[in-house]
Amino acid sequence: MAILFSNAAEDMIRHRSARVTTARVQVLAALLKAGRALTHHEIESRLSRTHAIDRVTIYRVLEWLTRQRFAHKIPGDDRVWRFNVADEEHAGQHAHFKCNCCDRVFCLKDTGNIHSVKLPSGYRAQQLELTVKGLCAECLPGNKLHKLSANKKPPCKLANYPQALGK
Amino acid sequence: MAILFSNAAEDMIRHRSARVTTARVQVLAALLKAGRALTHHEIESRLSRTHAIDRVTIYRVLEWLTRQRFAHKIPGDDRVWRFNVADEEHAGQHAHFKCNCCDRVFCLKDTGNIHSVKLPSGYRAQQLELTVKGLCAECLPGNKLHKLSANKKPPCKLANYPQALGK
DNA sequence: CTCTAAATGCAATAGAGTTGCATAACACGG
DNA sequence: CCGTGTTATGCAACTCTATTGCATTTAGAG
Repeated sequence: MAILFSNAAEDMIRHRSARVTTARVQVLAALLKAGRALTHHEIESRLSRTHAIDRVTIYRVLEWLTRQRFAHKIPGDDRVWRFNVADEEHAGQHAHFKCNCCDRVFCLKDTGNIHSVKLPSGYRAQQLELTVKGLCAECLPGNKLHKLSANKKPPCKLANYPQALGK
Repeated sequence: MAILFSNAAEDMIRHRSARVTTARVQVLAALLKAGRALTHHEIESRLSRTHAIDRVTIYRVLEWLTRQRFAHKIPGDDRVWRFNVADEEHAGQHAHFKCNCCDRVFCLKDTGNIHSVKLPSGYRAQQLELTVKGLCAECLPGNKLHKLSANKKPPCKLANYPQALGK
């Protein structure tokens, strides 16, 4: 299972004819496996079980992956970068969903036409960043997925604010 | 001139029947006068000329203004909060423009229908944050406004990258 | 196998933002 | 106009994410 992501990561890096190092492979594999945006901290703790890699190296690898367009960097409202595997088709137009409850960030595929925003004259748009905040399927009460599984961040910080959860 | 903004700020705070302090009045006045989103640092340096206020107090006043809905807090890609005078009509739907060159942030009025973004089933949207990045009227070359005026941040960090400026 | 450029690990640093606590001041009642 | 209690402020110390400098290690080409 996990080995498959490592292989995929290794291939991706090798095809870019870049140096294949364990740090690069493992960080990229972690992102591929996660399927959602991860913080530096999340990556570090995931790798610590099997391949302990220095904090700074992880920062540098993430920066490298971003420059190579293997990943993209998402600014958050908690001053923490999150990194997601880059999606070729949505280059320059990123839409993300951040759960107000568990803080996890997901990429949104169907972004609609957010290009409809009009700029004042003389302004030129180059990139778009859209963040939708709300409640994810696991945190929305009444949803059968509402049990948090292993790699989730408990407890729900909104648990004490029923109003915020729509009750 | 500046005194007008102070008066306006004072009125706004007094009408909320909250304690009118110089820190609150001056910070709010600075935001009103700026007409764009300011960082904590920008506010601090503006006030230092006339009314020196402690860093921490400014942080606390900004937090208070945000809670009172006098201002709203904009997350940036440089891990720095920016604060803008709150706009009643666009509550919960914020669109901002950030210049890649001078780093200034402006509120966008015409947000189009960015609600068109579709969420996966089981997800609930609560707030939207849209940031358009690009070049503002003063940084876009060929524009007659291209001379940076006094309160701008020189030099343009993109000056050495003609490609980024669209040349 | 050897060599060199590139990547890594460690320590120190930077910078935004936060917290604890003693002091100051706003506004209210007399 | 003056005392009084609640609230805001100033200062110092601290937290946390992220960055930088430098010596050491390593990937991969020859």
